[in-house]
Amino acid sequence: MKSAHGDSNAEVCRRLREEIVSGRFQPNERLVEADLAVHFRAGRTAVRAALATLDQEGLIVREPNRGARVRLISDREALEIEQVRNALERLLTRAAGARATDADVDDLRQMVSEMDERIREGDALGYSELNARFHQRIWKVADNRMAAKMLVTLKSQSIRFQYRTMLRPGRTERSFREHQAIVAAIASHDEEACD
Amino acid sequence: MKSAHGDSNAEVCRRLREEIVSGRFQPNERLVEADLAVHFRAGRTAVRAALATLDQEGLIVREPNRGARVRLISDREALEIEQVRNALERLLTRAAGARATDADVDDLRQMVSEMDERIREGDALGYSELNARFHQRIWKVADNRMAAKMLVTLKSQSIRFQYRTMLRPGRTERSFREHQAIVAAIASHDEEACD
DNA sequence: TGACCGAAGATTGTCGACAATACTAGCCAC
DNA sequence: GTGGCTAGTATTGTCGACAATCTTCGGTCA
Repeated sequence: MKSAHGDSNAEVCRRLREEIVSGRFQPNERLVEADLAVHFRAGRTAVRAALATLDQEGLIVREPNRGARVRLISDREALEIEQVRNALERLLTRAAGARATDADVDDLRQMVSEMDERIREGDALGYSELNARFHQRIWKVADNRMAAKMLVTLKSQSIRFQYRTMLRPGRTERSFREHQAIVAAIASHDEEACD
Repeated sequence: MKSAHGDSNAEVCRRLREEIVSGRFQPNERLVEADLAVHFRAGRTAVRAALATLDQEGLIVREPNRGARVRLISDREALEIEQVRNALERLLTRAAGARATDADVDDLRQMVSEMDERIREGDALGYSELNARFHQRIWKVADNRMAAKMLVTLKSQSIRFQYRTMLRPGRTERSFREHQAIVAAIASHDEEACD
């Protein structure tokens, strides 16, 4: 039994990622291995492995002999990420359309109407939770793990920009209409899909 | 001066990736850290870092305390990869269509006709080299580094399957027509693009 | 015979120490 | 005062050793 540390490696990686994505580490802030080691109560080896992983995920930047910093994503990169994300979402929507059963479509419709309710009640938290489940359901139906995994990575990279778009007026209404369009596209089993 | 090792880390990673992609390591073959260390004349630390990188790239699989093996890509995964690759290529073709100058289009046309020549001469090597340059040119015009990087990774994952499709009869002719269609789509600056 | 158990060997995971490199501050010549 | 040099500090990169874990092989017992 060793629940005390479990898999120290993955654990440190997860926690560090979470703190970066949630904004507890500012962009361009230096990430000193020794400091992180004491912060996470882990060895420098584990921290180092986590940094390597997060580097490949694009959350941080590492320069040889100069350490790691949390990556500052430029507007241009954010746009690129958004385009890729969009392309993959379309792919998954098309795939879901080709494979969805009537029950799947019913569930999705149900979710959309529930999301509408949440919006009217002003329950933003419940809405975003449902939104996540909605997309995960589509991913499950589409059944393309590669694309789903890539989307998760992309999402973590662009999360800071989502605050901007999230707060934009009319965002929720537009989002609602988009969701309806997605479900319609899937239900029609056709090759059309908006974002 | 230290050209002897340069950056041992990235170097080992490149070499190991090359040997996996080129098939010198069979699928499912165990990759023992100590053996690789002597093979590449590098420390186990560097090998370990390289394995972590290649794991995230999807070229190998690592099980805790059980080492790394070169990943066997199932037919299903190959299909998923192909779908994602296709979606990203479409994205880049669309982007290239929106940004391409007349000179770009001329160059691409030139490349296609040269590729046609190579095929007729039976110069498969020259053809595939031109093919690579053709796609890189499109990527450069499309100017989406994120998507381009992802495509490189995907390509290295699916390279072994390309042998199959490469040898399929009629492959080159179909490929030629596809390339013509791509250039036509880019030239028309329109939203249509085949693979 | 065949399943179960334990010791030995092989391999990975982690730690501490040291080397290599980048950054900082202070000194000196001009 | 300023530019450049040097010593000192901070941080990363690498190595070797050891612990933890898995695998294999041989023996024991029903």
